[in-house]
Amino acid sequence: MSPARAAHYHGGMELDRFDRQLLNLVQEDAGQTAERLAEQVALSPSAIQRRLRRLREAGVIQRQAAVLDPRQVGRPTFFVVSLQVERERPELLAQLRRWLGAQAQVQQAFYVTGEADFVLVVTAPDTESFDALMLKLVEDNPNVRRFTTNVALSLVKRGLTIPVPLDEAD
Amino acid sequence: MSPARAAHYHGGMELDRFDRQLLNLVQEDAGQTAERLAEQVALSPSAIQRRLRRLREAGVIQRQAAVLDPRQVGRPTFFVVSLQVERERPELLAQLRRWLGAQAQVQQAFYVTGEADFVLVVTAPDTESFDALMLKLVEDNPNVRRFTTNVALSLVKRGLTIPVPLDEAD
DNA sequence: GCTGAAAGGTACTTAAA
DNA sequence: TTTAAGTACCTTTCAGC
Repeated sequence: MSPARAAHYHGGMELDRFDRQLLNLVQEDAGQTAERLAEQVALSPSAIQRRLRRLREAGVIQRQAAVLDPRQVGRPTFFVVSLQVERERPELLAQLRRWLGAQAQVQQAFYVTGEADFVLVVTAPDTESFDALMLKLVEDNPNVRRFTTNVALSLVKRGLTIPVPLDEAD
Repeated sequence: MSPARAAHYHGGMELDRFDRQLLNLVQEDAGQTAERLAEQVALSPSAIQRRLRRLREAGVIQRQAAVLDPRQVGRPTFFVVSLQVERERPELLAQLRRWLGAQAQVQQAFYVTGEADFVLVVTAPDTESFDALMLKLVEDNPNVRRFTTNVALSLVKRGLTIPVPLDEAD
């Protein structure tokens, strides 16, 4: 690989301006047709479809997911949990990561710097359900030292959108 | 509305077992065909499609979004920010919510109980970009008192999936 | 290489049973 | 709800840039 390419290398394919426009559009609405996308990107529908397929195959687009209204599925409450662990034993840390990954109620989990070691975003139908999950957390994972919970009173914003700059420079 | 219905009422349509199965499936993969969904839910493809359309129209499915690989779009870093504000002036609070909603780099924002008032999940290509955003935050919003940042060293899990129980009882 | 245009194939939608 | 006809979309091919 040439140095010029290496400078832009992120572990995947090169993205030109069209790809970047497409990525921004499909993050907001992955359901629209190639024809409608072609109206917003100066490209023909078939070119759009070819590029989207390439982006999927390269793993730039990992998947497309339906986003539900939390209230309409009886799960209106979100919790933000900060977790502190005993870090002396790496194998317990790996176990905790697997545990978090396996829990459907855990939407997101970040391993972070700072006072907390993990930050979680958790959904639950009510406080009891949440408490039960946290009890299971400490029971199943002996290296969890303590955690603090913030109950979300309202959702200001909720998404996974990553803004993709159109200029190649990041 | 009868009391029996009111007990299950979440502000939207009633969901039977088939709907709930479908919702769980399309949250993981919204791209699969009705035929493939029909293999997993004991229903014909046309029944599947009709139900999905109803769920979209009722707003249970808000949208479908492409999920990108953060590394491949040059935005590998996540930050979890806890925000404390002066709460005396409600109009400033509303302004802050609008500001957060308008920032593309802010993926998620929760208004929470506890020591922090807001918890944010922010993406940025690097620390400088993140710092610039935080500077803009305090400049544009005079009621921001202080904030603490946790840099995500790794992503354990990342999604918006809400597990939908198949039994009507939550 | 990548594009746009046309043919073909697949999946969704609609209407009837 | 299933089935079948009709429609819309995606995919492939090919010629040209």
